Amino acid sequence: MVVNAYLLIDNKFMENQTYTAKAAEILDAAERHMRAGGYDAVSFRDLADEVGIKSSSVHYHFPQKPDLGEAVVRRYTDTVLGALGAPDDAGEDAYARIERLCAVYRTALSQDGLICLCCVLGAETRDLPDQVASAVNQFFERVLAWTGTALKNATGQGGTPAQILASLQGGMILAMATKQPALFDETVTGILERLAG
Amino acid sequence: MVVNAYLLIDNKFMENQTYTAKAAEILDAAERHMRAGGYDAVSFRDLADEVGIKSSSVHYHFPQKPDLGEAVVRRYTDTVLGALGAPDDAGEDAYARIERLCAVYRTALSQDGLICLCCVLGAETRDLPDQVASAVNQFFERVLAWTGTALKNATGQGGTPAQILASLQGGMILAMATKQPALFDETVTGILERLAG
DNA sequence: GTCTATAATTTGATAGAC
DNA sequence: GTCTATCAAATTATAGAC
Repeated sequence: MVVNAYLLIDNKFMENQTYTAKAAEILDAAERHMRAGGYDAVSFRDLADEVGIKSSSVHYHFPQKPDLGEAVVRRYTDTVLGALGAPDDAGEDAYARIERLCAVYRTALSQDGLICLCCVLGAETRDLPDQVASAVNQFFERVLAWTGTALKNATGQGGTPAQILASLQGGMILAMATKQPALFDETVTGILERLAG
Repeated sequence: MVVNAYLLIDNKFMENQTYTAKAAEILDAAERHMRAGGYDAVSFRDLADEVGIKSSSVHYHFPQKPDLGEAVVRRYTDTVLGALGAPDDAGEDAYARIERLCAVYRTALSQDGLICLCCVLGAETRDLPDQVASAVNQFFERVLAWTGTALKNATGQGGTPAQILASLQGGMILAMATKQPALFDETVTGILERLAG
């Protein structure tokens, strides 16, 4: 079985990498572990057990660990940007768009109980294989670009894309580390209040 | 050689854990690795090599890895709170205090090229040994409390302690992951602008 | 406090059969 | 695509000598 997905990004269609069902299962498990404990929290044997194959078979799908890491980050990036949708829809104002950005992050936190993948990996960027660090970098560049476009013609003093994204990422860490999800909501409230002006 | 340190916290003197010079060296190396790549980026052998002893000798100073992790976090917490100083000095206003908070974070980033320890560990809280996760939690509780006190009688709409801390933590991740230190400065600018009103 | 020696486990990775 | 078998390396940890 093959899963295909298309996402509209930067005014052109980008075809997602196509994965077999088993490869997608592996990516799911790997993403879960990475979002919980970082890049080193993923082991081929654990993944193999979770998806019901042997670790050598995981190497068939993803030859080296950096390949797996990069694939997880790229798929995650496409998923997030897909969930964000168009940043320049005519029928929306900046407030509605940023509200959606916050909601996407909020959902990830409350639904999975896990924080943003690139928040975890971004924090350990210095020790990541170049392949993976580069993919994480691209995640942020793309989400920053999305936010920049979304803010066009914003009325209030909403802040810059970096300021908004930083609040979201930091809010997640605070919520996770203190076990107080309300602290994330508090940062979202701040973002939206400033945007409303 | 023995290093002693006293810090004024929560209106009472708290004596720092006392470490021999070698134990302090180990903690230095461990902190560096953790801030670069997280808890798993620390290995007893690497630490031993760096401080010029054998890995079994590291176990003499810190029996188990969680003991080492907890010690690193506690010492880091005391250092940061020591650098922050009193949050209720009469001769200062809220702006000056929060400016100092931002400067402490900024210095860590530019001086060591490493982000906040509890930013990295906080992101992987879910997979940390309880001992370590608890120490990280206490770091945030204490810095949040410091910020709350520092903001007393603030004039502008500076935001809550959680909003300010989230911006700082997230700004660090953004700066590190995109290799653009300016993005951290941008978040600091936002924090201080809002505080100035 | 530091060492040697070693155990026990985990991990990333490969060769080759089916 | 998945398996068995295996390897080399790394890791946490302990026992006991100096």
